[in-house]
Amino acid sequence: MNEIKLIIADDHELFRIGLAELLKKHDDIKIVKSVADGVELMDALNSGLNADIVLLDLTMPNMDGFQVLKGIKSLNANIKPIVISMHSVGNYIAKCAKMGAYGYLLKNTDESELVFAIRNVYKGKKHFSAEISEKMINFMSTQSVSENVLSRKEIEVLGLISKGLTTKEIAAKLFVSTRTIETHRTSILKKFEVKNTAELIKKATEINLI
Amino acid sequence: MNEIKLIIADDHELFRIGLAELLKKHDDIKIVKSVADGVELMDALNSGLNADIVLLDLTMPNMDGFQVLKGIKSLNANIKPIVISMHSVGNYIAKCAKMGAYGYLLKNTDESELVFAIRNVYKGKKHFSAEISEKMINFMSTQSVSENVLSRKEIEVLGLISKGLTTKEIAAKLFVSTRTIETHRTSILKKFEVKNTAELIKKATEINLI
DNA sequence: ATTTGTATCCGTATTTATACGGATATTTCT
DNA sequence: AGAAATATCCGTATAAATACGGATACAAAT
Repeated sequence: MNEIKLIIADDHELFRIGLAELLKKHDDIKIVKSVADGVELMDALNSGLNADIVLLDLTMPNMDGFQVLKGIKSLNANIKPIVISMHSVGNYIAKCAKMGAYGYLLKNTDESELVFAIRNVYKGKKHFSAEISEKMINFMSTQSVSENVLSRKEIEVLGLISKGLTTKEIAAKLFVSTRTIETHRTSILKKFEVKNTAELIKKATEINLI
Repeated sequence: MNEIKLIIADDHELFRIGLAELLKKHDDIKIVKSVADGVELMDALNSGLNADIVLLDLTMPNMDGFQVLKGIKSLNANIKPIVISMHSVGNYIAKCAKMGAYGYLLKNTDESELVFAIRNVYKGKKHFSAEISEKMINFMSTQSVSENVLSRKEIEVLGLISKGLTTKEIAAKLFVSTRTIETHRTSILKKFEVKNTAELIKKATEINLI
């Protein structure tokens, strides 16, 4: 049997080491690299490191999971990313799938599912855990993927809102009218499917957007 | 040498298993139990399970880390909790220390520090990692811990605010006048030293109060 | 070259939130 | 029993946010 060459990318050292120890028990899986952020990962890949699968955390410093997915895709290197995240949020899952992820697991998956997923993805199958699939289906049925991805400006505005700036203050800071900011606010609320600032900030922090 | 009996409490299975695998290598540490939430942990302890140390995640479903700390203290069982968290927020760390935690580590600590911390805490010492200590000192110097502790009612109101309920809705739900809720809001904002809902929710989620 | 996404702006009306500055009952603790 | 914390309520005013329903200009992508 061929060995599955695997890279772990996660900024939590304990998780990374733990995962490595856990996977050691499985003879068909070999960890060829373990990195703490996306830049490190891309560096390694650009230096010619080869692997079959990357276990990829979405929230890392410097270069997050999405950027990594994009980077990996552009390499054309036949490396299959499996996203491992804390959160199951519809538009993130969909975005990952769209960006070339072969799997999406939560950090509360159990060992057997993780190993199962790795082996399946290695064979070219995709693996999204039950909870994730359900979320994704719910999400797909109500929203089109592109619809609720925030634009750069909206993300910027959201950041300022979360810092406690009012619409007026944000408008002044960005040299645009308050109307514009209001429109952004409305649009953000709609995309997040929430009805006010409180809910918005909560949801945004939940998915680590702030 | 005596074996250090240890319990792991974390809702992320992969992290739990990984941690277990990692600690297996150290002969002086023995994992006697591994649980996914606070209720499970307290059940085990109440059924007579004995341990020296609990590695405790702060954010768990059903019963969070704070409640667990309180519960453990009331047992009088000489079990020393070490908090392992994703976040380093002053308020939070201080609260843990006050509530009887013997240590506070971030999930990005490395293996050697984890083991070092476990052994030290076992000997009765306290272990707060460098980053944590720094945060705590900063916090202590600017804030008195007790001054900005929310009352139960305020916590309840805060929870409802974070769910997106308006003042009016909260008032209706709790059978009090909107004035009362407004007063609570004002008081909460003051205690958090923030000026509006957006900032409030952000800060509150940062310290996992919601 | 046409579609798609992004950023910009406008008006009107209603609802919420925040800022003042009090006061009184009820628990809870000492 | 008395102090302290907690929860409750009131009035007035301004500031801010949300809900409608549009429109134009430009850049990027296919």
